[in-house]
Amino acid sequence: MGHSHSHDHSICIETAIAEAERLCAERGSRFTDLRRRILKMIWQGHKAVKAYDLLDQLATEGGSAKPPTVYRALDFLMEEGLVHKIESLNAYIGCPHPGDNHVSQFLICDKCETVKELSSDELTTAVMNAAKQANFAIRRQTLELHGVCANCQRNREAA
Amino acid sequence: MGHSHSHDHSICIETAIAEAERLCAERGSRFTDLRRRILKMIWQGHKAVKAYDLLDQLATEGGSAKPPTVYRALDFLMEEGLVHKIESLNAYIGCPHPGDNHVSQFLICDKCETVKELSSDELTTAVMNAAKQANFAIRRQTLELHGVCANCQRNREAA
DNA sequence: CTGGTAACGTTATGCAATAGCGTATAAACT
DNA sequence: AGTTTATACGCTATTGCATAACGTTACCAG
Repeated sequence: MGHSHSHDHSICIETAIAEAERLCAERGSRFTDLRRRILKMIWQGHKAVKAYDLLDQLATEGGSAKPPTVYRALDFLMEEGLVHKIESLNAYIGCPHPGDNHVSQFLICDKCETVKELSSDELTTAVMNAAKQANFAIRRQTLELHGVCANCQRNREAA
Repeated sequence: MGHSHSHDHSICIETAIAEAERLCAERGSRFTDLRRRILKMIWQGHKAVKAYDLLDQLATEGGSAKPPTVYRALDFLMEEGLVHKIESLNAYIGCPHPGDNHVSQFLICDKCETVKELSSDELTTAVMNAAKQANFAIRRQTLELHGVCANCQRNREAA
């Protein structure tokens, strides 16, 4: 039922928080309580989370957060490479391997909404070659592949 | 000296409109005056155009268009493959070769804002391979490369 | 000319993101 | 300790992007 990989997700969360802690300490960035809470919320699952959902969650937890609060935290987390923005969804996803210098490429299942971060050397190379051929100096790339993941293809009851 | 390729852009516009005319006729789709005007506006240059800029332009031309008017026209143009949306900019660009079945890959210059549509077989193949490897069935891809185009690199006076 | 369908207009609203400014707090220096 | 400085966070408000819901017009088919 419900979720696919069936793994102990609490480990994902813990790892992500621990890594964030470590990296921020290393860089002298301040991993405040708000930022930690928001990163945790984003890691509640492997789906991309919307800014206003974070707002609602914060509201539930008692506080009275306004949009700028959330967006500032997201900006911080993105600068530190701890989360990525999925442009085609206006939503945010935790980065599973922050610290590594890497580009962001995503497989986004339109059925279960799971977002998986890729690292395909072939794909990265192809991007670089395409840019090189046009003498184009890449600074940032948005590579988001939408479709149906392996799990949802198997469980095709849910049309 | 603003623009780069220095080409007779009126030809681009005319070609785009003519192609649109032809395709819609072929398909029995109605290429109305509004849709034509909006497609023309989008083709005013090789930059991506924002929905509300189109609104403003329509207002200037006398009419009193509201957002849905513009978005419906954009939806139509996208369905017909005449324009593409650049997700990372929330903006729209004319397709230089509608009719061809093709995926959309873009080089977006962050200096002059020119958007160039790519068709790199190597890149397309790499995308397909990456998906295949994950047993992922692609339906749609967003591939947007931001950086500095060849022209802007040459004219680096403008930091 | 009547009925249907698609296009367009109008009003209103919801979600996404930023502006601008004030306050609190932590670190860094005397 | 006390002062300075930088950063984080909060608030009010506004702008930008997009769609819902419904009414009206234009056009085509019978």
